[in-house]
Amino acid sequence: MSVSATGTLSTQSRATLADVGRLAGVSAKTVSRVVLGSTNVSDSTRDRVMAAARTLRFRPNHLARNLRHGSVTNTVGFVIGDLRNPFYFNVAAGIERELAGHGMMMILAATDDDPNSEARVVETLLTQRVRALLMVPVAEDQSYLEGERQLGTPVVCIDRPAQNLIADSVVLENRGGTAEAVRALIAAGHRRIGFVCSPGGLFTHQQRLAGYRDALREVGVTDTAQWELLGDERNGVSEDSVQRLLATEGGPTALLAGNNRASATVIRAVHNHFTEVAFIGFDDFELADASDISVVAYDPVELGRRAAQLAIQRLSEPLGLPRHIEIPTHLIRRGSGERAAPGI
Amino acid sequence: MSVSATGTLSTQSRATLADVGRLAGVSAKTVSRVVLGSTNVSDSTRDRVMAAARTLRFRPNHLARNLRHGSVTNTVGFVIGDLRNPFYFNVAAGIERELAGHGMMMILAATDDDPNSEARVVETLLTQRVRALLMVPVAEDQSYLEGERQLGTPVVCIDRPAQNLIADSVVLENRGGTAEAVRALIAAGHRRIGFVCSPGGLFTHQQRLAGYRDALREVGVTDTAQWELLGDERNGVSEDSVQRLLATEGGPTALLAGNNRASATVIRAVHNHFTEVAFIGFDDFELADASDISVVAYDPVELGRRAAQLAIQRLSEPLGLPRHIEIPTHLIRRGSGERAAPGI
DNA sequence: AAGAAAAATGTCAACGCTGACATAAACCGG
DNA sequence: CCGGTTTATGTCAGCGTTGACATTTTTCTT
Repeated sequence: MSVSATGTLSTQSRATLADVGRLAGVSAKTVSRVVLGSTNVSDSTRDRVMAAARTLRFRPNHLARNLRHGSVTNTVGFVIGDLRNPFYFNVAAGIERELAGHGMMMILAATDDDPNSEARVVETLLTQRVRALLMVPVAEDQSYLEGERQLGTPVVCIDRPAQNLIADSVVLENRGGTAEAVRALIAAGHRRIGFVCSPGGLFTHQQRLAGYRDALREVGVTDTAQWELLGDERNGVSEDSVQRLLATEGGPTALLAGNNRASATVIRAVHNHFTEVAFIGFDDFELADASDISVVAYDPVELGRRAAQLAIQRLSEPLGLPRHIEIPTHLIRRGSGERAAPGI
Repeated sequence: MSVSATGTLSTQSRATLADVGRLAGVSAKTVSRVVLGSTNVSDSTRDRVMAAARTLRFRPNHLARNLRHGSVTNTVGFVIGDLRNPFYFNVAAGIERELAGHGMMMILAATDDDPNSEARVVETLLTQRVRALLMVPVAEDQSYLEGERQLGTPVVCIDRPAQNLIADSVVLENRGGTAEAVRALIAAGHRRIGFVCSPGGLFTHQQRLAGYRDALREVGVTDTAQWELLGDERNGVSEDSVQRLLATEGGPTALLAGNNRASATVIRAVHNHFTEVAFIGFDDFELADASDISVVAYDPVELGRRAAQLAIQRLSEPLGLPRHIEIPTHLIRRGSGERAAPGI
């Protein structure tokens, strides 16, 4: 082990292949062979080298190794909007799982849902030479990744598709999910059904809204605008506005929330004001089962896993048409969505 | 830009400083100067270089840069037990935030709460040359990190202290937190107070149990064992056992949960069996406010942030006594913990 | 036991980058 | 317009590793 530049021994530097070789009386290359598990090393040499490596606490330097091998790492970048959203971290859990099975690791980076910071964050990841890029797009354009894609870096978009970029994607069965929920409310006798959605990605928002309208149209209800409570880009929907909607003459007898933020708002509005209304949320949440809340659920971990799988497949097969996976949703009936409409 | 080894143009390789220099008619070193923002470059050269870099989509190779600079990266490893536990993820969010402010990134690795995989996961991170290591220890011994610490890699333990290793740590105010909760239950007239805790780290478990006993001892209640429901290493506490405890002659009139898993079990037990009992949980959760559940809460994001701060401080000041930070907890009164004891 | 094949080990260069140092070009006062 | 200073640019080596290739040592063959 070499001595630090200052000449003191207080801070020692890390052992290299050469250091180990020196101690074991062999060349760095032979140590490399031992570390890599080559068979062309005599047993006695191997033993000596391994002993020396242990003594010096040798740890191979992946930076150097990766540089030597064309600067491909075994890390994958995951660009997330808001880290505190439980949806994303379950996705991250799935990604981590899948990657770990392939000996890869995940670098997490957050954009804080700021479209302007997306490119910068992605750039930082790319200078780290991540092997693939998984992302929840927040900007309105991902064309800046086109060059990178051509260089062979798989890009997989999560929850919403990429815009102006050919990329694989994994999204939820948004439209079918809300449609199923609305049909359940219809089956419970409701016709005046409200849709509450805080913004959370234009794409999911629109898809879910479309599913809601689909199902109501099936029973001849087309003028749904009066029951739609859609938050704008910046702010979510307030408890008050939910209250007002419910109190309106001819207001909804049932509510469907378009995402977990909207669910929380509705639940609080209903709870804090002792209102009784049929309700189905989108996104399952902790302890939902203990609250009788019916939800449109799906497996976020599976979503992450599939995304990671797509990326890994792309590594070995960089060309080919983009794949789009839809993760199924299903309605979990816990009571709140089964309350019959008044007068039934 | 150079052509790939196969001689085809279909897969092009990444541009290097030399490639950019060739196009701009300068040396690689001058390109490097431009990229690093050196002032000693003439304006005309800078313009030409930047144009060339843009043309070739040049992106500096951090692997090479870091290798050159002694193999120190700007990534920090975070070793987590179970990624799906929202507690950890909020911590991760805090870490990410703090690191981003210092231009660093986080690599997430999970041990799946398996003590045997901890060292392996840590090892993998270290070969990546992470700048610092943040971890939720799950193994019973972290002495294997001693050598790394001496090499100057900051190690910060989260939620529980390291064992057999001198390392900084950030933990919760566990003992004081449960004590405060129990005192609140006592104030509501309870004396027979139960403690339910699924295992979740020996350390936190014991600290919280101690706080519970502390507070009861203050009012002369010492024989608490009959009301303690402690899950073993492997399995949590079941709803049934909570039910049985409550149904016991002389059983508790109030319950305190020792962590979020135990909270969930108690909430389900109480909910599913229509039992009325005063209850306080440890760890806040989504929509707890909409459920009237009183909890001992704290700021997990802050916990992560402080941990990252510690690591960053250690980088510039590697020696010195280890620091131990305790994140305060506070009781949030929402109703469930304020129910008076029967007969009051 | 000599020659050939196989096994073990070594030498060297390069991956992309940037400090240390060297050189070249521009500028400046007298 | 010369020595000297500043500014701009270039050369080189080396970070730690490992392929390609070379060399040495051992083993096998006849």
